[in-house]
Amino acid sequence: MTKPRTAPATIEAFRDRLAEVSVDLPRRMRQCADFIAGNLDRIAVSTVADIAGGANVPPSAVMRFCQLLGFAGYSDMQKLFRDAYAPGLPDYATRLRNLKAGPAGSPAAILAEFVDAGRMSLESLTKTLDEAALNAAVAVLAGAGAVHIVGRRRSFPIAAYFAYIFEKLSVPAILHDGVGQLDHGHALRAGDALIAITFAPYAEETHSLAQLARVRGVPVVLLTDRVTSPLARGASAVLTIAEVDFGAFRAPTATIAVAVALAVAVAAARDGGPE
Amino acid sequence: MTKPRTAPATIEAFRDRLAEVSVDLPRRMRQCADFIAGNLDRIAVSTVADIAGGANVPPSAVMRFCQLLGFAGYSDMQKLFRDAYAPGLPDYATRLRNLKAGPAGSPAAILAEFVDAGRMSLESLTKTLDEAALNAAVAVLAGAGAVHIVGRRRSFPIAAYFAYIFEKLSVPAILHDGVGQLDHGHALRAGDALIAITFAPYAEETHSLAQLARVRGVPVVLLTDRVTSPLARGASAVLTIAEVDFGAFRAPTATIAVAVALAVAVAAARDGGPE
DNA sequence: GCCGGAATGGAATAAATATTCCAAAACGCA
DNA sequence: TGCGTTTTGGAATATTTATTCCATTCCGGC
Repeated sequence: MTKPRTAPATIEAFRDRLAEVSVDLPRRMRQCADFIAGNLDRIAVSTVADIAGGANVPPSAVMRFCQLLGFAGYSDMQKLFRDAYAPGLPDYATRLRNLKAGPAGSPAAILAEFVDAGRMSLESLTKTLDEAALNAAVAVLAGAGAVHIVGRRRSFPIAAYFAYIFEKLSVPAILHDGVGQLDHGHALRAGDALIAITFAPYAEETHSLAQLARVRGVPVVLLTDRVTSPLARGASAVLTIAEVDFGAFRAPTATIAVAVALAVAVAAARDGGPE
Repeated sequence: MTKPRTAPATIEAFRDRLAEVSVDLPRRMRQCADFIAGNLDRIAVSTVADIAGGANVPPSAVMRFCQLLGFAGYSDMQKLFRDAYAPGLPDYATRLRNLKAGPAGSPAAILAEFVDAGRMSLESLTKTLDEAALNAAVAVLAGAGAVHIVGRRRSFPIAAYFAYIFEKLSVPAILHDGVGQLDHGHALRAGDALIAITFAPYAEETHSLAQLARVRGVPVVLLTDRVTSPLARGASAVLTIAEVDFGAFRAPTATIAVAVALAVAVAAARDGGPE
């Protein structure tokens, strides 16, 4: 295991070495690898203590890790990043402008647009989301037996994400994914609740399941784009989420944030004190 | 001339102060001013000796100059530039620690945290994403017959989202969702490409499909959280996406942005001129 | 050319930071 | 469970880097 490696000479080589070395590492070394991998840009301006703090390891672990990568020590590694330090990236706004200014239609320029759209969506979310509706939604879901989730097409990834987090948080959840055209409508039972996610153009299946829920007295929490959504009437809580689009595309950035926050709040409420 | 000035708090203010102070200076101080003005960007990664060397003055002259600008010393001045480059990190860590210590907050507070984490993820994305890897990914996918997509658990929503956008954009795409434990491994054919999405803890099914792809000579584009990911070796393009987490939770905000940008760029490249 | 105050260089010191080392803990294995 | 090996944390040390201080030089006015 003792490889008298020579140190990477470029950032690219550094990334490669990091990947290569990371296949099998003890706990602390892995923490170092993970943190460093995610914070390459900060190495040039950080001290050993900064890195160690970020990775939650003692400084000596960071030193060991540097040596494991082939450097003489931290300073040696930092030198690589300081030399390569080209702050064409002063602050976020400028960086973004530079990216967008690149060759029109280049992947990086497109990405910059979506990043920007996402950031705007998140910003407007905190301003526009109805806090009372959010609280109501949490209350409904915290008091429910099982949580049902429905969302199709564009909303399906969100529905799937809900299902994943609820599962992680040990909240009983059923994803109505429509596999095999099986409806599972009868799985909706008194005492349960339904999260319906639908964005224009509104999927029919979501609509019909929500109606079924209403008939059965199962409360519906709705995530949608407009208050005028066809499902809004009769829902126990309506969370309207406006996503900023880029061209014809609208990434569900803000919706994801609402989903995870809602799920975590619900799980906390259920643990804390079930109403 | 002795002005008990307060130090500039922003880079902008620093520039102003520099100009203001420069109207009338002794020889050595002028040298410092000139060199620093022309090398603002290197201050964050330079030592006093570096600056002094560059300006052809002794270190003590640089110290004096820093104080003349209103800073306590060189370190104080450097801090301004380092903070401007790597904003936010310590503050965020502190906030998180506070939250973990305290009781679960209100739903709106939780949402605010996730919104914040999402914004930070997006910002860091513009800094850390490897543009060359992004271009490589687009090239691989644009040249492919069909695009296969695999992602499980936490990555499944992303995979589903990819499938949705590709469908919208008329790019032939197959989502390997594992329904009924059917593998569809044989659907991977020469000339196709695979998008594998995997985040720690890495799902086994994703791993095995990626390996199968490699065996068949099908190029793999990997979206993952760390270069240390087990699949990184052997992939044609690795896009590492560091998501800022909040508590134990990590919303795929930045990943969504990469997904939509990648899909749009691929669709554009296929329309424009298929290789 | 002499005087006083500002400016300067460099040596001395202080502070921060990196690095090593070793005893203790954790781990894998028989 | 006991034994050898690896990993770990932290205290001790080395090194680098910032900062101060003061003797010397420079410069303008008399």
